[in-house]
Amino acid sequence: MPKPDVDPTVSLDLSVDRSSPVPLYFQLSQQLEAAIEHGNLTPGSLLGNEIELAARLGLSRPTVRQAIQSLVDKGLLVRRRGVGTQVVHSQVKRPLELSSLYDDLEAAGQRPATKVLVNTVLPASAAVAAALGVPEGGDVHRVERLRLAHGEPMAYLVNHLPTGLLDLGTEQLEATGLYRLMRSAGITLHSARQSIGARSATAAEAERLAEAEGAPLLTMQRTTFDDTGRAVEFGDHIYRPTRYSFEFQLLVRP
Amino acid sequence: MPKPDVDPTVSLDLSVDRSSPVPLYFQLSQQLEAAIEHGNLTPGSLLGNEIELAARLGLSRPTVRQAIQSLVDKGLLVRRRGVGTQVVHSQVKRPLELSSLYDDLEAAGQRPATKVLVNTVLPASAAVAAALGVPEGGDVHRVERLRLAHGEPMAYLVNHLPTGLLDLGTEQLEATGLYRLMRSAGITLHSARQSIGARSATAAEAERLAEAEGAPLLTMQRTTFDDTGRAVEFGDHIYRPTRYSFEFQLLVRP
DNA sequence: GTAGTCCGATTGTCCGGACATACGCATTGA
DNA sequence: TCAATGCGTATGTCCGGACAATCGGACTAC
Repeated sequence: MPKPDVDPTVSLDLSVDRSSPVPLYFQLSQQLEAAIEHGNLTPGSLLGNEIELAARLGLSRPTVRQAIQSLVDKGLLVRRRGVGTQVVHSQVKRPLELSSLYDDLEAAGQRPATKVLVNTVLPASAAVAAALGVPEGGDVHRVERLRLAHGEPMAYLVNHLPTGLLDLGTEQLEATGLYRLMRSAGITLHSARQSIGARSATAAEAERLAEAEGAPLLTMQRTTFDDTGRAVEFGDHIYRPTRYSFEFQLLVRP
Repeated sequence: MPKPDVDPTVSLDLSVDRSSPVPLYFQLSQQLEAAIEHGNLTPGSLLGNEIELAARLGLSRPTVRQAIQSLVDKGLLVRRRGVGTQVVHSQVKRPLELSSLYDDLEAAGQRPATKVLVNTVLPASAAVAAALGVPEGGDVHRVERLRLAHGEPMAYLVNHLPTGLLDLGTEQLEATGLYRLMRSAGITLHSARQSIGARSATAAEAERLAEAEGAPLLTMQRTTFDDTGRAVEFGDHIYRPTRYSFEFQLLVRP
């Protein structure tokens, strides 16, 4: 007598298209992720063993494992040797990516706007030169922007970039975020070093952000590197804490 | 005539111990990571192809790939199809893990101290109940701690935990961090949801942290989940921004 | 001289199998 | 009654091979 079927993936209508250029493991991981997202795979449920899943889909076990592993890395699944793979009791949304404020606001349904206050080239100060790894006094771009949401000022952004990487049109800067511009210029972002702190607003800062002098501000400094290790951007940002806070999810790596 | 040898890994004295219980791919990735750390593999240098490396070590290509992949995930290496694998021009230290303030301070050479102000069990407020996923009014632990470094107050930490997970001895809380206690109680931390902001200090907060009333404070709220998805901790922390800021590195996931 | 094409090199994907290891549970033993 | 043992099951590790996709440079054609 066959044991009762409790594998939730059998009722999931999983399938792969071998003629597609999309890798098989990726097709599978996307379908599993969608099933988790839509509640077809309920949190806590066991996934049924890899061997059988591979056989049912006509895939090899390494391919199935690769699909599952990618979801484990995303924090959606947990594997236990001798037990099985089960869906994490979610709460997981997105595990913190290198996001631009512009994209964040847009995704949140706030309509972001940007006002470019300064867009020029000038000699690098000592701090900027050190952060970007360029000679002090050498030319760098300097961009100062005011970011608004629903017409209200939300952040004041100062960025320095090495020259020669991309053209910074003021119109483009007002239409989208800096990261999107860099990506479309062929720069592949790799990592960033961030520092988040707080301090009181100076008189000038207070006026720009429509806050009172001495009001608490949220500060963020960030240096971004591309995959060759070059620093491609150094940002010094201040945010109004009543309007913005940093929200993110992070995973414990085992 | 053989082509000139430019593979930097040949002079690296890599070797694996097949009698060790440590997985082969892990042995290899650790040796490569150490070589990068010590400068024996210079940033930007190409790694020589996987096939040859596998042959030289007496390993299969999948095993070598697994080792390399783990370092790619850490941000230390970059792969390019048709080109090779090269060492990232570093700056990478650690890609943001779920760290406790206590461990951070200890690692930074500051000698952390903890003063437990409150350690009790009480009915959950609505906010705490919602964060922990327990019924409102049910029992929860409440811990209030003052964290000091070099005798100076640095942060004020309020934590709520479900009852029944672990015993919270005041002595233990003063000797180490909360996360270390949870891990040693057999709880496997999985993910956390964080929110970082800023606001002005109330009179009571100012006194506890030796700041002026209205001084800017850095705030962090965090809910931590174990691998079954249960919320195991809810923290509401305030930091003195003149003494502490959040520093971390993050990777762009491709 | 310039643009397009071909080709070698290298990683990306996938397969089918083998054995090791750890967990949970039932059985056995004191 | 309770602890120790054994067993089934699932994931973890590893192998050797095969073909595809892409990059960069050399070569060729215009």
